[in-house]
Amino acid sequence: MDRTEVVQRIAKVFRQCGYEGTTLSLISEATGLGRASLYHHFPNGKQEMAEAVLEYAGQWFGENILAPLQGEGTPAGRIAVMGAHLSQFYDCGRSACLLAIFTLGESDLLFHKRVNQMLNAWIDRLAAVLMEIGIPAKQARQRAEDAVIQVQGALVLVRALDRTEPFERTVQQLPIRLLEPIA
Amino acid sequence: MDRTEVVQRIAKVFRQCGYEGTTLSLISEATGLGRASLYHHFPNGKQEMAEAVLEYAGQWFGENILAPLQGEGTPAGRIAVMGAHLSQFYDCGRSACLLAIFTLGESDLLFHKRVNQMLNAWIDRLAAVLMEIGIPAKQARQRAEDAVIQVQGALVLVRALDRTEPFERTVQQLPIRLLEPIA
DNA sequence: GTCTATACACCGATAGAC
DNA sequence: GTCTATCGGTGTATAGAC
Repeated sequence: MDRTEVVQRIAKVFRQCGYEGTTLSLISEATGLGRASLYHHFPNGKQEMAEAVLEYAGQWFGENILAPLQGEGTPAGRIAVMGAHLSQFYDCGRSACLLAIFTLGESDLLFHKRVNQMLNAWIDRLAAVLMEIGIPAKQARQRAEDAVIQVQGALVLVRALDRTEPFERTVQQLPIRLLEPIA
Repeated sequence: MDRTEVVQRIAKVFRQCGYEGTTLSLISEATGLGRASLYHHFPNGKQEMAEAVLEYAGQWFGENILAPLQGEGTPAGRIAVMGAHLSQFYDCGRSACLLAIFTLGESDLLFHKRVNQMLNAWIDRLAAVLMEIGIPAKQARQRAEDAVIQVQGALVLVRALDRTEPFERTVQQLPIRLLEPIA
């Protein structure tokens, strides 16, 4: 089991339990690694594990969300690709978003800046796509924020209602809502 | 300081730190009550405090959100009243929602059913308003879910970006988005 | 790298005096 | 009701053998 697999398993725990709810015992169980092994791989302990998870998420995000958005294809197509990747990453909405989770408690103090930058990068890139098709900067920014709002809100709703439809519907409607003609 | 004031202060801690991140030390500090006093008022400890907070939130919610929605006035007016109360309750988006927080970790196991019911009650009531003005049941339900999604997502964005505008804009547009003619 | 053992702080919770 | 004192358990983190 390589480091990527370990980090993915740790990420799963953080996403289920939040930062404070995640204990080394849970991580040990999820990875099959003993405490000492965990400290061998992450000398700075829990905080470094969370940082590794955030870095992994950031990398995934760059490759599967940001890159497709600035890649080739029509704007609608690029946004649809983003949606497909989101749906996979968040398991149709069943898995929480680290960025939302880490805005709470101690983790907010530790990772606020990083979370802020990652969300802003997403919004900026989305807005850039909208400006490509002639939407003024200010409205593009608002629509991009709305899209991220809808994704984040849908994640909350899915977990609370035990139904994935709200997330699937939200993702499916992203291209329409983002690209509809300005009123 | 009466019980309501105590519960409100405890709620503030839970909303900032989440369930697992909230410790009796933090609660003691926030309320000015010692550990023993806290256990006098809440014999079942932390879990009972969280239950009291949820019950308080449910009561506030019934009076300030659900009641206005089924009260008098135009649908647009009632939704606007809801928005004003939301904005107050969530401090323009700066304070997290307990229902979103309690979908994580141990608190999800403890409170899932309650959270589920409270969110569903909100959605049901919103949908009822939309059906009043002739929107078909299925679409009314979807729009109601969308509204809750937008509120929850905006709360995440405000905390992550340190800007209240996304929440304020979201709340302001709720009446328009909910009541716009069906396409 | 992984193991066992352990240090030390803090957790939630309780007991008993007042 | 609130205080002090304290319990058992678990948290994170470390040391040292292998």
